[in-house]
Formats: sequence, structure tokens, C-alpha cells
Amino acid sequence: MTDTGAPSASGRARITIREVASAAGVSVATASKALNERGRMMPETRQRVQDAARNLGFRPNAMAKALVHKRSFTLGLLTNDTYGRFTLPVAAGLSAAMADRGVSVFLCAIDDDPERARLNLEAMEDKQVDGLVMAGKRIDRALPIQFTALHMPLVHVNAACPEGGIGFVPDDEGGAHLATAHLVALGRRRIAHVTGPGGFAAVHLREAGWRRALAEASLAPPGEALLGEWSERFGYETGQRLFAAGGEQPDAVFCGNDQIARGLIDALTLQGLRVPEDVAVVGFDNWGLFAEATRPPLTSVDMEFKALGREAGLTLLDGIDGRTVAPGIRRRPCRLVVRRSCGGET
Amino acid sequence: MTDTGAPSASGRARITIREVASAAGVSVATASKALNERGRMMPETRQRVQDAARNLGFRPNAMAKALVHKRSFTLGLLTNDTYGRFTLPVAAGLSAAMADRGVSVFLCAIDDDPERARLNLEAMEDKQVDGLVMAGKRIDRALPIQFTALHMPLVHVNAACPEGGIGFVPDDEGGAHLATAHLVALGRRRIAHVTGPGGFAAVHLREAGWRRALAEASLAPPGEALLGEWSERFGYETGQRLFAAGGEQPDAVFCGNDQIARGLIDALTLQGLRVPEDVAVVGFDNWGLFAEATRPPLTSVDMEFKALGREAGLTLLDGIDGRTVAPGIRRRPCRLVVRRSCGGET
DNA sequence: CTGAAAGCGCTTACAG
DNA sequence: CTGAAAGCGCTTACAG
Repeated sequence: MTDTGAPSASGRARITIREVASAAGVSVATASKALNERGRMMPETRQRVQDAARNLGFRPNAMAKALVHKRSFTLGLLTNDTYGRFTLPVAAGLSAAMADRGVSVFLCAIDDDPERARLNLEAMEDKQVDGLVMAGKRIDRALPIQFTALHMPLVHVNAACPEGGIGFVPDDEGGAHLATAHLVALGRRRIAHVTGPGGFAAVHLREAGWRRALAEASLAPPGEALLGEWSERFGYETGQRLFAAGGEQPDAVFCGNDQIARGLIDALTLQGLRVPEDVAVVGFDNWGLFAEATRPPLTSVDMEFKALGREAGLTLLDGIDGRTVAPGIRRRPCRLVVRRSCGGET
Repeated sequence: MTDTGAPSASGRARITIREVASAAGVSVATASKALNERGRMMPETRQRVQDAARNLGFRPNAMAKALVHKRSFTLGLLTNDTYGRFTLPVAAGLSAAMADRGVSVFLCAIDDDPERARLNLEAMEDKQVDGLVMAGKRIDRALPIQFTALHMPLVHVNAACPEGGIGFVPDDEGGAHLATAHLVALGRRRIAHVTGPGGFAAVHLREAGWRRALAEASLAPPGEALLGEWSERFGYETGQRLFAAGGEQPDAVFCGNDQIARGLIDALTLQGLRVPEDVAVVGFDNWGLFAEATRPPLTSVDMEFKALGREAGLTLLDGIDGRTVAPGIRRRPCRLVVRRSCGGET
């Protein structure tokens, strides 16, 4: 341990291919070929070089490689989701899939600030990233970015995607259908829908999925979808209202997100209604924090953001490698995570 | 313009300094100096080069620069906090502060998996990052990483820090003191403490801060700190127990996190106690999701992770630039965010 | 089979 | 003041 302490790093400079070559008694060119399994050469020589590299702990300088290959094996992830609710799983899936392929991911947090977006975009261009993924908070809003003459492949995740672009979004309609059909299969007949504001495309897609599942079972919706906001408070208040009056009450509620579901369950509980016996409840998001904290634990639709991030990355690699990638939006299936709030399970 | 069309990106290759030089009618060397404000030269020449660069939209290739400077202007962020509760603000603060200085941050998500950690660490070395920040979930656990012969500066954030290392953590004791002293100042006299499991160092630090604030006000704790878990459920059950019996009840509760606080408030409300009139409640984390969803909204201690990320980055830059950085753990102040649950505010 | 040369895009002494 | 040369660490035709 030579610990110089002082400047930048500790210890001596990194091993270069030149040192490996001289240790193996070959030229740098030969060393390069040996290490990259390129061209033909005496197996013995190749082995000697590889041994030398291993002994010296040689790691090739990725920047030098990048310079000659014009390929940096890096990607940029731009996101305006500072909360991380959506982006974090996207980033995790992306980063994990890319790590296995030697690709590293730059994280650029742009809080809806166009100036910051521009700054980060320039940094990504300067750093010569091979591609970019733009991850957003909702499928009907683009990130605040000018894509004038972007010199690299690009994919959008959970965000609006410009004409001719490539996008990955969760299949909200399908997810809602999944949830509703599950309630139907459990014998529920009056399935209400309580959800977020009408300004969100996702709200209408989820409502459509709910309607389709009911229609397929020849059930009528017990009233219109109840649009409001994405909050516990709205779920709570709607729960109170919905079950206050006498008459025919819903025997299930499909909620547009987990927070609404949680508020609704609280309201039901306070009114002496039992979940799931009297009313089955399903949420959307599968946000562990909520889904597992409700009593009973909440059945919910998972949007599979991790898979979305992973697929976005792989698609980007396809584009980077020159394979043809069809433009358009890919809607990826959601997954229903069954817990106790919908009944029919332990 | 030989536009092969096929590989990697769309459109023509990027402008290089060579093209700028020839456009300005100077050598590449002169162009370089002109663009970097280096050496002396006729202002007229410098201007001509800079104009040419601007007109052509020249952006220097960061990898080429990195190669000669042995400085990549990149950092790696390794984290095992897949949930993102802690790491996300750290990442945001880090990334923002670094972006302003032309430094980009690689995100490496290692789910407590040593193999994945090693993989990412090697990628960071290959990519020649200038430094590394290790961000964790708790101050008393290190990330699953072997730091054998790491060739670069390193700082730890919200994680255990090895002997001689540099660490940034929130001042849990101080934060707890802040919260408790605030309750004291509002006239509360019987301030209980409900918190997480004893296995966490943070639990003991927060308890110590609570005790110190009480002692400073010559108040006795109304019983021992109540250790349990970091969950709403625990807060709820403890709230029931604590206020079920008659006798002298607390007039305030300082909770070890926001989830506990939320559960506790739910229990109090159900028992007909008013928050803050009967019992003032303060949480810890300032997790918007909870702090703003409780009724009333929750006063809470913010650990200022964004600032932590920022400072960690700046410190790393100091080390990279060869400035001396003292080893040791820096405890950074928390901030009390006052909402309605503690009373004394609108 | 192996190595010398040229080059990726940029910078930095060093001559002129 | 300006430019030719050498070099950062690696790879890739091209000779030998």
C-alpha cells in the first residue's frame, strides 16, 4: 500500500496496454489483438498476453477505446421526475440491464427546467453518449427539451413521444382491464371506479379498461367513473360519499391509484364496512409503501417500470448497433399483484 | 458528407476542432488555445476561431479531452437504496451541483448484491470516473463493496464510512433536538418518543437528541423511548396503547419517522383526541407523501439529503483537484419543517 | 504470425 | 504570435 495521500488518487497510475505488451514481450498491437480475441495468432502468444494482463490487473481505458470506436458505451437518462416514483424503477431496470452489457448510465435530473435540460443535454453530447432515454411522469407530457438536431438514438419512457419517435409506456387500459376482470371473476357485480383528474390521459385509458371488462361480463357500471385527484383525501371523501346513502352500493371499487384506494379503505373502515367482505378494493401503481400499509394489504396493478427501463435500454442498443427499430409507441403489459383487499385470496 | 446512413446515429458526424481550425484559417493547435482561453495570441485571431466554432456548432469531444487530461469529468454514484427514499434526493443534489461544473454522474444501482457491486465498480474504473460517491440507506451499514486498492477519491453519504474515509450523514441527534426543543418552546411538557428498532444507530442518536432537549428544559421524559419498527402499524398500535390508559398522558409525541407519526395520528384521531390541541406530533424524514397527507399536515425533520449530495460532490471535486480533504464523518444539520401537527402555527 | 505506422480528437511543450 | 510535433491509450489496416 503505497499511500501518497496527496493528489487526486491514491497510489500509482493505472496499468496501460503498453506495460502488458512489454511484460508479455510483444508489441502493443499484438497485445491488443490478443486481449480482444481478434485476428489469428499463436495460442501460446495470446495466452502469454492474457496472463500478463491478469497478473498486472490490466483494465483497458474505456475513453481511449471510445475514441477509436466512436462508441462510448454510455447512455444518458434524462428525467423530470424528481420524486422518483416512476423514474427510479425505470433507472434501476435500465441500469441493471446495461451494466451486464458494459454500458453505464448517466443520470440527469432536470426539474421541468428547460435551461437545466439544455445544460444536461449538452453535457450528454459532449460526453458522447451513445443514446438517450427520456423518462417522464406521465404519458401525455413531453419533457421540456428541444430535440433540434440530436445526434443520437433516443427513446421515451412513460412520457409523450414526438411524431416518429420511439416510446415505451405501460398499458393503462390493459392494466385496468386486468384489475376489473379479476374482480368480476371473484363474483363482484357492482364495481365502481374512483380515479384521478380528467386532465390525465391515463385516467381515460384506465376508465376504458374498466368499462371494457364490465362490458365483457355484461355488467353495467354502477354509475359514472368518479374523477377527482390522485390523493388519499379524495379517496377518503369519495368513500364516505359513495357508501353514505342507502340503496344499492358497490360491492367493489377499482381505484385509479393506490393513494385513492388507501383513503377509500380508511373511509369504509370508519363506516364499519369490511374490506374485502363487504367491498373489494383494487388499486393501481403497486406502490409498496401504500399497497402493503393498508389494512388489509392492497391488491394493485403494477406498471412494470423496471421492465420498461430494461426494454428501453435494449431497444436503444439496437438502434446504436445499427439494427432497424420501428418508430411508434409500445404499450407494455401491466401485472396484477393480488393481496387481500380484493378477497378470494388468503 | 459521406452519409452512410446505416450505423449509430442520424445525420453527419460531429464537427471536430480540425474543421473549426480550417474554417478560421489557423492550425489545430492555435484553435485549441483560442477556444480554451490559453496562452497569448492576437485577440483578432482568437475571435475568429471562436466565431467559427460557434457557427459550426462545435462541441469538443469530452473523451478526447479526458484522454489527455487524465480527467473525465465524470463521477460514479453507487447506491443500494433501490427504493430511492434516500438516494434520490442525494442523487438530485449531487447531479445538479455537478452539472453546473460540467461533471456528469453515472448511476449504479446495486441491490445489496456484492457481485453487482463489483461489476459496477469495474465499469466505473474502466470509464475512468474521477471519483465515487457511495450512498446508502442507513448510517451504520456499509455498502457491500471491497475497496481493495481503489484508484480514486471516494466519499460516503448516509452510510457507514470506513476508517480514514470521508462521510456525510445527517445530524440525527441535532435533528431530534430541534424537533423536541420546538415542542418544548410551544409549551409541551410531557413529550414522548416513539421510534424504530434499536438495531439502528439513528434510533439511539434521535433518542439522545430528544433527551438532551428535555434535559435542557429541565423536563423528565414521560417514560422510556418506545422502540419498535419504522411502520405506520407500529405507530398506530403504540398510539392506541399510549393513550388508552387514563392517568397522565403525553401532551406531545416526537416520532422517529413520518410513517410512525402517521399511524400514531390515526390512532389518536380514532380515540377522539385532537392533534395538535390535545397532543402535538412531530415526525422525522419530512417525506412529502406522508407529511402532507396526514390530517393535520405533519411537522417533520428534514435530513437535507439534497444538500448532502451536493456537499459530497463538491468535496469529491476538492479531492480530485488535489486539494486536501480531512478524513472523518461530517454530520450536517437537519431542518425542521413546521406544519400544523405541532400547533403554534396556522 | 507479428509489428510499425497511422489515426481517433484533443492538448501541450517547444520551436520558429 | 503561430504552427509542427509528440503524446494521451487504444485499435486497425497494412507490411513484413
